[in-house]
Amino acid sequence: MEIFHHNYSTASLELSIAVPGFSSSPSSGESCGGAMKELDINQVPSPIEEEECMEEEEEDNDSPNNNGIGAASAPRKKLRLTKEQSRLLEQTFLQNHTLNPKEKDALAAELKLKARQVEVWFQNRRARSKMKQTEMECEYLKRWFATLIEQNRRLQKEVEELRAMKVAPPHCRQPLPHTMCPCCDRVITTTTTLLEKGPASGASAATTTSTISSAPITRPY
DNA sequence: TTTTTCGGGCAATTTACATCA
DNA sequence: CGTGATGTAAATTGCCCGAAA
Repeated sequence: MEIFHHNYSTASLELSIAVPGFSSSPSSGESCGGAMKELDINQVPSPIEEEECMEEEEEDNDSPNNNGIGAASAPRKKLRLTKEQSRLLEQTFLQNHTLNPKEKDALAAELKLKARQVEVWFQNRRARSKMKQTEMECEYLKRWFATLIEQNRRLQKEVEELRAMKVAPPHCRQPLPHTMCPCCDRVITTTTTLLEKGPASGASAATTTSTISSAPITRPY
């Protein structure tokens, strides 16, 4: 079920059914900075600039018993990206959601990181992006559901009114408000028609038909 | 044409760290 | 100030798929 496969470079949202009950927590991941201090614990505790510390750390990463990816035996220490590294990664991600090996190596060299670390960052970034998109779709479907509930309530009310009137003349028939189809972004025009089946069955003869117009409507996000 | 190998992507998970009550 | 709960993001694991040999 890989709905989003290889579509990260497109700006449009592919509508898929999000998992219901997906509680969205305020994610600071998209900003890649958030409220967290940019305090790099991999750096030596000194008032040196971040970049200088990262260079020092990079030297560590190249040593056999380092803290980087693939380090053996030694308890793994977590890399903390500097603001500048995060900024450049984010900027690159916005241009392209995947990197080919050349681009990856070049970016890694520029950031003084390992190619694997750049690769992992992009994987996690894609995952965060997808999660955010799923949350947005979930919110959209919730709103869509609410409009359907409301429309259903109106229709029920109208049915009751029609039943009370028995049969309404054609000029009394009013077009109902339309809603949007979540699948194709088109307006669903709902009209109510009375089937004249005779005096006895008139009370239960109201049917509703829906047609989808060709006018696309933009999503609420 | 079929099989094998390899590289890359993804989902799920773990882990390290920061923050807050 | 120390501590546990919680959130975030880096990193790991294992699986799948497509391309090349």
